[in-house]
Amino acid sequence: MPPAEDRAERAERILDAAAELLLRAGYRRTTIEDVAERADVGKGTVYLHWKNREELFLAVLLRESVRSLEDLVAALEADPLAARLSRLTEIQYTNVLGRPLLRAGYADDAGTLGKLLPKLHAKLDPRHDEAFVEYLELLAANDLLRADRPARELAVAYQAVLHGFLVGAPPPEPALIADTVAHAFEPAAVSTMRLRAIAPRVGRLFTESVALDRKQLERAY
Amino acid sequence: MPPAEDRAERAERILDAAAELLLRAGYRRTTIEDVAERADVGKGTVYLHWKNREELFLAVLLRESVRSLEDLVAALEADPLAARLSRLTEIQYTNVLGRPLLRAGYADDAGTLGKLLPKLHAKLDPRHDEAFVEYLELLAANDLLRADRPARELAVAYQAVLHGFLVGAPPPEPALIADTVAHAFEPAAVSTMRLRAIAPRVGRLFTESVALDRKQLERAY
DNA sequence: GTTTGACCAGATTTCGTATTTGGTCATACG
DNA sequence: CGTATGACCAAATACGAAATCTGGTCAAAC
Repeated sequence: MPPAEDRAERAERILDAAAELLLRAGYRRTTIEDVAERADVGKGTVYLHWKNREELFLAVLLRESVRSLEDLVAALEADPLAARLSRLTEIQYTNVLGRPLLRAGYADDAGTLGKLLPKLHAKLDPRHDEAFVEYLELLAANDLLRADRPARELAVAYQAVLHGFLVGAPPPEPALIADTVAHAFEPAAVSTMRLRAIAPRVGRLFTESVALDRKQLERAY
Repeated sequence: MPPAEDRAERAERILDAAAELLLRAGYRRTTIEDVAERADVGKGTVYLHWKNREELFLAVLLRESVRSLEDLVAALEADPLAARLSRLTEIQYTNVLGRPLLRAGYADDAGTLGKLLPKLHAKLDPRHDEAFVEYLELLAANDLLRADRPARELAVAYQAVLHGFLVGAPPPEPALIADTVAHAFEPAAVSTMRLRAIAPRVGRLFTESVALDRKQLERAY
């Protein structure tokens, strides 16, 4: 009934409910009716926003991913030195560890996400990977990354490192991955000046990457 | 009936059969009878060697692990420079990738190993981890490892990196992990002389570590 | 003394039934 | 009229009892 404005609010409420239940009971055991009840809407209303169950829960994860990248961009604006690979990694690592749903996604926690996992990766990876490689190339062009290997190759190694740290139980300290990444992928000397110079562009890069995701989310609103 | 000599041979045959079936059908679907038939012995005979199903299959993995470490020690004897962390990692990484059962173990392939996985880690990790930390400390004492962090901490980071590479699909090139490890954990300059000096001790270290495993295996022979 | 396979209790699978649930849409409502 | 809803249905899932299989033992065979 309330016009466009409250529609988004309702969508958020449904996503909140879905997120809460997803985390507590897992994908397999969370029904649309549970979600609808918790969000205080009828079951049919959920389908006014998403075309099926899978899309709804993917939206939950997409929103979480968007939020985490928004945090990252904010950190980047607050401190240009966060554009440095090791620092950015530490921020994002901490960020993901603090968001159980994302952590489940990265750590392949099938218990929580069940059959969502494959679909999720199919939906998110390609674009973010691309943006990440661009980021690495930007770093490389400014002597802020090892130059003796192509960025795309370093990206593969980097993903392996990140993944390895995220699945660790208990996850190692953020400082340890920052340190490891610094040594593994950064040149001996990192120019603070150049870092400051590229920080805005890095911020924009991630902002653009996240814009696509956000647009996809808003389709439901 | 044939005396002690052929007992070991029979045990090997049973382990061969179990390994083959484990790889083809997975732990859950491989029965003791299948194994016995394939090894051409009666079911009861299997229990003359191992006290239950789980022990049998753990022995399969233990043998595989022993073999891989034997390969490593051999490589170390053939080339002292293999004592270097990055080189040793490359060798062992390649080795593991070439042994599907170990690969399944490291990559937490529950489809193949099923409920064996937790038991396996409980059985193997502690000792090997200990030996590995000793190895790192030996490196550190000879300026062959970064000295700005305790070896035990570097070990955590190292395991994360190794794990990350092993679960990658497809697994990255061995050269890439060697390179990553070299930058992440080795000092800027690695002395070939010192490497040659410690290589025998490194070999001995791993030999001793594997001796315990082998002894445990021989109990069944 | 060694090996074996028949044997059995307990675990696992099967398969038909009962229940639940994703998704639709005619109706109610504002 | 346009929006929200929950009764409704087919399909999926959960359940449970019966049938089958399997780990482990041990008396008999060798």
